[in-house]
Amino acid sequence: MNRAHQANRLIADLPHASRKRLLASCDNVDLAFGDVLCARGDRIRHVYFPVDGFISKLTPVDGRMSLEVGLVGYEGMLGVGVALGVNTAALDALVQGAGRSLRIGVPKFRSELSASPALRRMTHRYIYVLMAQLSQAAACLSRHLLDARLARWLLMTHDRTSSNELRITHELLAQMLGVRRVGVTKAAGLLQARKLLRYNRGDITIIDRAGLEAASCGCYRAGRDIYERILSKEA
Amino acid sequence: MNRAHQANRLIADLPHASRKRLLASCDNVDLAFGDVLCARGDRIRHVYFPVDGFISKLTPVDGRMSLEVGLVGYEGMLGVGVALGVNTAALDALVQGAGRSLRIGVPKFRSELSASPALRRMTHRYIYVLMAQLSQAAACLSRHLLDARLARWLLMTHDRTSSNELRITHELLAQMLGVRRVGVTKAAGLLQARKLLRYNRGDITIIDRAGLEAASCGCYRAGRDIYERILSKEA
DNA sequence: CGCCCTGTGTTCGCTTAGGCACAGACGGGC
DNA sequence: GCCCGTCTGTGCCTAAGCGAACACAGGGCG
Repeated sequence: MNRAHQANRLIADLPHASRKRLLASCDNVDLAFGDVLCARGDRIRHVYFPVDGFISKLTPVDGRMSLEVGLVGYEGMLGVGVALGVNTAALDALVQGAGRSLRIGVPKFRSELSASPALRRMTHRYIYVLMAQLSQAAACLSRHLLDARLARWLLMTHDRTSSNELRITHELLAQMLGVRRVGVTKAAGLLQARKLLRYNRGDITIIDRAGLEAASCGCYRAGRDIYERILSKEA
Repeated sequence: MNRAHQANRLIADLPHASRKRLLASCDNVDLAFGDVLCARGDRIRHVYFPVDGFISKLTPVDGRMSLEVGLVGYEGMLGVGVALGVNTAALDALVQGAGRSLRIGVPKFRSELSASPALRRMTHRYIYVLMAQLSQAAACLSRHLLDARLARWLLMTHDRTSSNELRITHELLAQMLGVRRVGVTKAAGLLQARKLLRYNRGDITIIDRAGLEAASCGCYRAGRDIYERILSKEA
């Protein structure tokens, strides 16, 4: 999983003809860290299939602060609303990891959907996975301790990058996890003390991935499992 | 909203022909309090369109306890996975309010879906709403205080019943909300002291609905709003 | 070189809620 | 009327996390 991603997995798993058609309609774009691809309520203009960038899906809480409820990388897509007939974004989408992405305009994506049963099937199954992961996230956010959630976040992010180094400050992590920076500092210090990672001014290096998995809550594995079960090529 | 519900709203909003076809394929069933319609991982056998019963969707947390992440009444349906091509339940479904429901077998529902663009459209839009509500629930569960969440739960339940009286004990509420019974007792005592409701051994009477709305977190209104925006007949 | 900005570490008091134990209170069955 | 099970209220302690404030460290840049 920790290779340099060369393609979006959802697209890669399409049958040849559908894939070719879809790719022909896609542009290559670069996602820059901090880009806001859309804000809640915006009209969706493009559907994204990240390759080696990744995107946080955030929901505002009480107007002000925001909280991450999903992460989209090479394994997913952004803009599923379009496939459900709703062109309005339900969440804010913020680029967390710079990198490449495929992108397709909404009308083209719609016509690809009509043309390709395989694409419809894939998109539908991905939506199912998203719903399962959202439920999981709800439980995780409310019941699991910060250390475990931090470990989970790092693992999910690690899965979506090609390196063991993540560039992210405690402050930003705190926003993602919906806690104070101090809380992150404490939790991160704990993980570092257990020799699972090392960090230095916004530079986090994962040392012991297996250890992190053990320290994270079951939600990490559960999320991966459901994805594989529903979306693996053979399913 | 507090009338005796005579029909499922999703079905009622279908155009005549689609509605008629769908209803012809549906059975009427009675949901009894405590029925488990399906457990996570089960094969889905029927899709439900409640009329005046309602159903909790629960996700297990760490194997043991469970936590409510959704509520389905006359305004919704249970079993959307089928429309996404996945016949496996993602959540536990538990009858919280006894009452009538329409029900349709999976193969029939699939063929209705193929036959009726209006049904597809409605189902897709409902799925979009569910995703938005799940995100909301995630934020709500992790950031809002128990009083507000309790108020929200009561309001949501009230919307789905035809009476001002709910039969539910603190113990059961605690399971839904994912907290201890004592916490519910305290929060409920607070709401009662503010003259928003009255309760007596498992019998909760809502006195001041507007007051409850004020006491609840914004998630209640947000959930209603997104439903109306996406699913109202005119949209 | 010294300054400032960013990122990190620490402290203090406070609130929410969990764990546990137990005390009252109501109501149905006998 | 009495018993007993269910439902509700209370008290005590602990843990996680918030808010605010402050201290320190490194690095870029004047």
